[in-house]
Amino acid sequence: MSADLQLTPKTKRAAGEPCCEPVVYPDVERDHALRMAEVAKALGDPVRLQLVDVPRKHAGKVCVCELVPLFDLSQPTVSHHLKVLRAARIVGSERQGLWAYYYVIPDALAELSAWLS
Amino acid sequence: MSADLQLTPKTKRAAGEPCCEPVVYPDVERDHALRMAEVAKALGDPVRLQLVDVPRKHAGKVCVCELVPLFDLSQPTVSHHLKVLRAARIVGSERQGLWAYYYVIPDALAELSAWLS
DNA sequence: TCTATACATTGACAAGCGTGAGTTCAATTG
DNA sequence: CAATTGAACTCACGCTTGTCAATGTATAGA
Repeated sequence: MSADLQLTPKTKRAAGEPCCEPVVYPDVERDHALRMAEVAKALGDPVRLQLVDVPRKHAGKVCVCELVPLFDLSQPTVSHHLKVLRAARIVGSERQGLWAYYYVIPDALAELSAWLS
Repeated sequence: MSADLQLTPKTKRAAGEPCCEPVVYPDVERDHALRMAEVAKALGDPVRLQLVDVPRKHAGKVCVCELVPLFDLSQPTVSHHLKVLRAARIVGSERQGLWAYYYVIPDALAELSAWLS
């Protein structure tokens, strides 16, 4: 899958020559990296990470009004973070009358999780 | 560990009363969330994710000069991304003469990985 | 119908991020 | 020593992000 790297001591390149044999990077990885980085970026905020953690722990749908008091943040700010998570397709939402319920999309974290382990 | 959520239909709160029973969020989670978000944030860029991927795949140290040609970026920019990864304590570096070798710090991704799975 | 409530959106602002150009520093090589 | 090279740093530039206040929208309940 990946080329073997020469980790032997290097020598200064002769003028015009590349310093090292560049590692060939498979294009497949780029698409994966794009998607995984998208997920990681959305999780790259403590608030959003916890916003995902709650419905994950409860394995179900959680009302926004239950999420807001968990943080020392205004309701619009929490709503904004939820929107970011929705845009990254990590959570989904479902409206029931006045209330909005959020849930973690199954397998949304699977790819990143697999790469990390 | 976590309180049971009332997912039964809600009613509008009476004036002055909270809408929902706020979920108690353990303080322990906050420290974890901070650290995991720090790691996720650093991985939240396709370039950095691949910068971590290469030494991970090769299970060893990789020279910067081998990393730069993988991306359509200037050397200083790649160096900047590596600095971000260093600041997040995901990678470490080691200088050998002219060349700098980067490696993934063992267990740096373990906590996030465990939470994701 | 009318008001209060739950949630989303908009607008604004400071702070942070990604990038390149240019520069600095250390070390190899002649 | 002098020239060259790999890598990091500094600075500056737009773009993005996190936050709140204010506003919008739809619905529950009286």
